[in-house]
Amino acid sequence: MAREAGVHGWCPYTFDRTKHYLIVWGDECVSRIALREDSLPQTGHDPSLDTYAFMLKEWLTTGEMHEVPFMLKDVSAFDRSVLATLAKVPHGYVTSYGAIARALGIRSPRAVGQALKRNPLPLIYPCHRVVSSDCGLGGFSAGTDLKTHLLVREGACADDGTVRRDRMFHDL
DNA sequence: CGAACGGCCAAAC
DNA sequence: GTTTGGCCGTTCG
Repeated sequence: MAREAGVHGWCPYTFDRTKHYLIVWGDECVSRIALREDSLPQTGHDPSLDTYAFMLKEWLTTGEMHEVPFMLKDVSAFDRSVLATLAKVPHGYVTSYGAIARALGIRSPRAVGQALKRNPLPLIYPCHRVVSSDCGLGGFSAGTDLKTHLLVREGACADDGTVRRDRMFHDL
């Protein structure tokens, strides 16, 4: 995470008995979020975004999510198209890197993976709902443990963390 | 400019 | 089960 400038809010949350931080970038609207295990950035704190950070913490811990203002900034056309396709995957379902690539008419699932890694708004654009085509977990920028945790709670993974085949969503 | 690198995948042993 | 060759947007030199 190279750029620290412009950080406006953060909120601690607990996952797996370890303290994590949810960090929010943005001015009027949130333009970027990061989930962090390590220390807080030493930048100014904007209390107006604490509400947003708190909502995301609630979502992480209880699954409650309300409408929030957000916007995409500094995102390439390709990344936007990936995110737009991703947004169709409903709660409780998963899709694959290859399925997104096919929906976009390209033949490079890996390019899709690269774009998801750059997702500026994790959770809002649910990149945790993308797994490999053989129902393996795939990766996650904030750590695969958190990815599994989210998918189990959404019902797309069984309690043992394996992806449920019948939760593959194909209609993109 | 070029080269290398992925959160991958389908086909083939 | 494992290996292989291709994929393509981005990043870095």
